[in-house]
Amino acid sequence: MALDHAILVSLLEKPGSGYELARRFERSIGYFWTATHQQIYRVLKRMESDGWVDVRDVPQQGRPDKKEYSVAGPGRDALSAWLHAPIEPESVRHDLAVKIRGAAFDDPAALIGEVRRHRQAHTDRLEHYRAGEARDFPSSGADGPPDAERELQHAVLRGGIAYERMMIAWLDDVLATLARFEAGR
Amino acid sequence: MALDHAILVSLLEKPGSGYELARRFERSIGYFWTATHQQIYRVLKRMESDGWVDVRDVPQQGRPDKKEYSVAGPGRDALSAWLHAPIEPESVRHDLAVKIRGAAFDDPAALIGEVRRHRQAHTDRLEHYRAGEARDFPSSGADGPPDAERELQHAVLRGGIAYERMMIAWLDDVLATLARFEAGR
DNA sequence: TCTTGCTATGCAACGAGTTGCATAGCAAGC
DNA sequence: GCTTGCTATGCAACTCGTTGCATAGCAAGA
Repeated sequence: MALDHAILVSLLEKPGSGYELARRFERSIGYFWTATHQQIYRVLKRMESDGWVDVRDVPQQGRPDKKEYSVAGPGRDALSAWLHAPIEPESVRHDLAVKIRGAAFDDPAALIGEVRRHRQAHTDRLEHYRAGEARDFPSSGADGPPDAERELQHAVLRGGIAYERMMIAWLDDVLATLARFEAGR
Repeated sequence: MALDHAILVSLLEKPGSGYELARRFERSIGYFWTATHQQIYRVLKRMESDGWVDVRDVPQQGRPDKKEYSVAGPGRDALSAWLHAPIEPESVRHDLAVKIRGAAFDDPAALIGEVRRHRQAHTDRLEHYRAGEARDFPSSGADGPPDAERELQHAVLRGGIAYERMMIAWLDDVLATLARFEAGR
């Protein structure tokens, strides 16, 4: 049930509407957590009725009004409790790995295109992350007091970058393995 | 709905009962896909009624009888169709990343223990993978004709190893970032 | 005016995944 | 005889996540 907590963190970083949260989940938060607008609206409604968040109607010009959510006391407490409780290392689910093992019983060569597509997607994401890093974290050295929020956001982004690099290298490894079959025939 | 396909792949590698599949999902398959015995039994029942798998009652000595499942023609066709269809790069969900960003609004220092725990879990997994690699893939050089099933299993395992190594390095990075806050106070 | 497109919120239905519980065979040890 | 523990299968209830659809405000351009 960490979607609740992901939303609370995002609202602490900056209050916003369900729609805006959905945008963020396509961008920065989405690097490590995905959610559709449906999920977000549902959770926001539940958290509102539980008193975890406050709502404020915000009239806008040139576009429909929105409801801006911000974290209330009980929501902060709930988040704090979760932050202090241990969680289990996440379970991984890689469709592509299933495909790779399955390809042995079908047509390994047919996998090459698919792996290349995934490699491209990860390359794109890596570039996207690196552009974001250059934009949002330009100074790598010591300049002023350490800002926890900023430093930790950067650390998470570095994790995303490391993940994409690892994936690209691994997919190259897979492609090399597949090429060996081609050569061996 | 890739659990279906993960089960089909596992049954192609070796027929077995729901219980045995659940064991495998705690081991090799579980490196990249998790499932409880409940899910597995439910899916097996559905696939049986759809004619994707065949069942065989196997009496055993010293333990309860089991139902051994193996892949039937339609199941193989369904798997093949899935293997040839493109899939989207998987969406990631990292609870720990949510915690790290959330810690900025709570107590960053309280995160250290949790990050260390996760680091340990990944170290353990890495060792487990490497032991499995040494056991199941002892020969790295060319010895005989390339065996697709074996080579692709090895490639997936190398992916798991690369993932754990990346995670350990990243968690060290996070710990170093947290240590800077401590030093900065 | 009409369509397209983005912002903004939401319902309903379904499918996937989790948790708690229940049953049963058999072995081993107290 | 009783408990503990592993093998083996399964139901029921619930929560989480996905998909399709619906509504509505407003801007811009054909």
